[in-house]
Amino acid sequence: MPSGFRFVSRREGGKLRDGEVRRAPYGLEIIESCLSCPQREDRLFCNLPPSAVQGLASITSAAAYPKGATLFVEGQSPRGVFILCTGRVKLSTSSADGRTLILRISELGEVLGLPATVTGKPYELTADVIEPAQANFISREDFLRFLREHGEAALRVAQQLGETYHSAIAEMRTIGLSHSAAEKLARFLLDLSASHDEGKGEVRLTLTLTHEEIAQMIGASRETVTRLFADFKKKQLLQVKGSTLIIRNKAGLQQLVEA
Amino acid sequence: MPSGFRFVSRREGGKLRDGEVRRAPYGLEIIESCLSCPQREDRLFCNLPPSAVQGLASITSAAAYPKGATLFVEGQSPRGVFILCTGRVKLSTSSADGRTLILRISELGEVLGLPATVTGKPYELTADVIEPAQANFISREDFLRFLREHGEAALRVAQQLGETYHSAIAEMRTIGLSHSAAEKLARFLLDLSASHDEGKGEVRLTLTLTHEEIAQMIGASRETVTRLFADFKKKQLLQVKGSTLIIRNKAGLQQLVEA
DNA sequence: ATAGCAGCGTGACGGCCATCACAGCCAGGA
DNA sequence: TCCTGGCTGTGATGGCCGTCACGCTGCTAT
Repeated sequence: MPSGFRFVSRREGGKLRDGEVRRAPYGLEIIESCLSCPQREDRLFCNLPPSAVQGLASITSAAAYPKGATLFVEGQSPRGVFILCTGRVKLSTSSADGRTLILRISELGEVLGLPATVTGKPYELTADVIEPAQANFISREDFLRFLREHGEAALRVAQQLGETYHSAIAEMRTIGLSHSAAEKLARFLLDLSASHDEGKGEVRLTLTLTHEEIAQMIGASRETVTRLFADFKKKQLLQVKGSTLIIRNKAGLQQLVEA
Repeated sequence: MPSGFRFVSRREGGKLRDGEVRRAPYGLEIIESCLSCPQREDRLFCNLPPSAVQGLASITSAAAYPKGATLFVEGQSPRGVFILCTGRVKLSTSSADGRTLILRISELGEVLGLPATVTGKPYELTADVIEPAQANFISREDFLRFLREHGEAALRVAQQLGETYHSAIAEMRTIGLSHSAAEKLARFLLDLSASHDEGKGEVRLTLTLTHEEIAQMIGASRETVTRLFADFKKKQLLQVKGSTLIIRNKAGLQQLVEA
């Protein structure tokens, strides 16, 4: 059961910061940069026949969202999907008493609201913008019609859903299969370092999440995360400089997970 | 990382019990009863054009699996999907140290292995038969070809995936958003009673899971589950007769969750 | 019968971690 | 400039629950 409804228009919410310009909605330049992406074949709508891409463009509307804006709220009936062009969006669910569980942080190219839009069930998560974002919106009716007309796109959608499911399972594993909070944090950091892949035994990554948010991702309290970071630093496992995190001893973290 | 691989043929594993007869594989009678299901419109392949159903039947092979058999193991590369006709299958993931997390118990009509088969990534879960099952198998290549040829089926698949995702999120909520084990168990029981829906303030349902399995579903220890059941009985919240569970005070459970 | 096993019930103990409380710290705004 | 608010660091405390250990039941197989 959703923890209470807030109505959020996608034109409202959050404040613009100095120097930020809200792009005109319904502009085509964003659509272009987001729908045609030859560099990444696994993106949702790439390598579709030109006619399909054209069809997509005609039902897509672009908009910009400032930090703090909310794309949709868990429990709302699905209005459609958002294709994220720039920025980052936090996907979370929360309980009646205010506890929050963050499922993932969406990055460039992901399609938000897909499961709810396809099934017709309410959005199961809340999508909050944490870094100024541009996104293409497609209404549910348009989107479903498009999928019915373009079977190959439906298959792509199925694949994307499968991957989303996959990452949800991964998240479940870190939360559900750990004995200790230390193990959860280690798992979390290793997952991060896997995506920001590299070589040797040292990984650099920029961590723009607060301790509170990390806590909500691994199902722990904010203080515990703070203490664990201190602990990991003391054990030479990692190092923090501003928002840059350096994993010094990846094997050490892995040991924590397997212990 | 999977917890080690066991190779499991779908013809092996488990023992037949007295009076059990293993059906001939590749029989058509099972397919019939499972693919054509006018009573439930939301099943995966119902209400498809006859040509599509025919195509499905031609690539489907049926088989029976005894209790204890394993359909697939987490980490295996996907061979295809299993459409469950009868019986029940446990979907779980486990960690290197032997801890197990059960995600769901699949019932009649569900399609197992769908996300992995569609995406091509390894099975993310292990599927164990806990009640003698009959299932139709479709190999990955056949299945993908079928989806490419039948766009409307691909859309159905997307919907099913969306629902699977939905229930995964629900599971995450019960595990991740609870303060106490009591809350988790209450959430679990309420979810159960929601599916076995009814009227007034009393729900009857048959619970064929062991305390151990329930523990693995809610992320707790077996002893804690035992103690909590005793506790709930003492508080007049529920009542157990053999494998029948009666929820006496649904509101009381909901209070536990919202506390 | 009887052994063996799977599942349940229960006590004792101890550690982890959520919670509360408060203190610095930094950035941004009045 | 100071103040305010969000973020981080840290101590004290207490309770929940995981773990170990053991006994009990009932069922099956030999």
